[in-house]
Amino acid sequence: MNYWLVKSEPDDFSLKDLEALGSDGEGWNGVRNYQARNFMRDDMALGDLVLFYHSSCKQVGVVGIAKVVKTAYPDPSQFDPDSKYFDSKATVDTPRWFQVDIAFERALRRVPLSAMKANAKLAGLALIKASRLSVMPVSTEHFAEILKMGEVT
DNA sequence: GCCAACGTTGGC
DNA sequence: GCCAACGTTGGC
Repeated sequence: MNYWLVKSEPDDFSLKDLEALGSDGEGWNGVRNYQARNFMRDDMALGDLVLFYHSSCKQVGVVGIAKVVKTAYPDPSQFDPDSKYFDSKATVDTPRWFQVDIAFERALRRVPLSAMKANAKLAGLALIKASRLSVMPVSTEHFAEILKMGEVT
């Protein structure tokens, strides 16, 4: 079992939006960063748990947990000329971008970015290392610690 | 809205 | 293959 973190702008797509989609979840499309793509394409497995992070908003932080319900397949938006994610260099035979499906698992009490930065146990977390990655791995220890911080007591 | 960080592109 | 210019992300 691997653990992950994905970022989403809640104005665009929030945890509540994911929850509303039920157990089929959502295709995590539009990722256009090679490192993030490689994580999804090569390493994400069925049942992996994913911290859901709200970025670019008033209250940034981890707000819940999602689960990988479908492993990597080509991101259809790369083939759609009307999509803002269209990539003219991608073809059906040689897709460039991949996505997985994730579904809502449960909400957490929000764990603010500031609290994660202040927690010495979370040193080295990719999120804190100012990475602009939108999909990143999280160690088992870091995942457990963030979960602990987000449990409603 | 500002701006720092940093990934990507393209000329050479 | 280097590196400057450019565009995007994302916290504040």
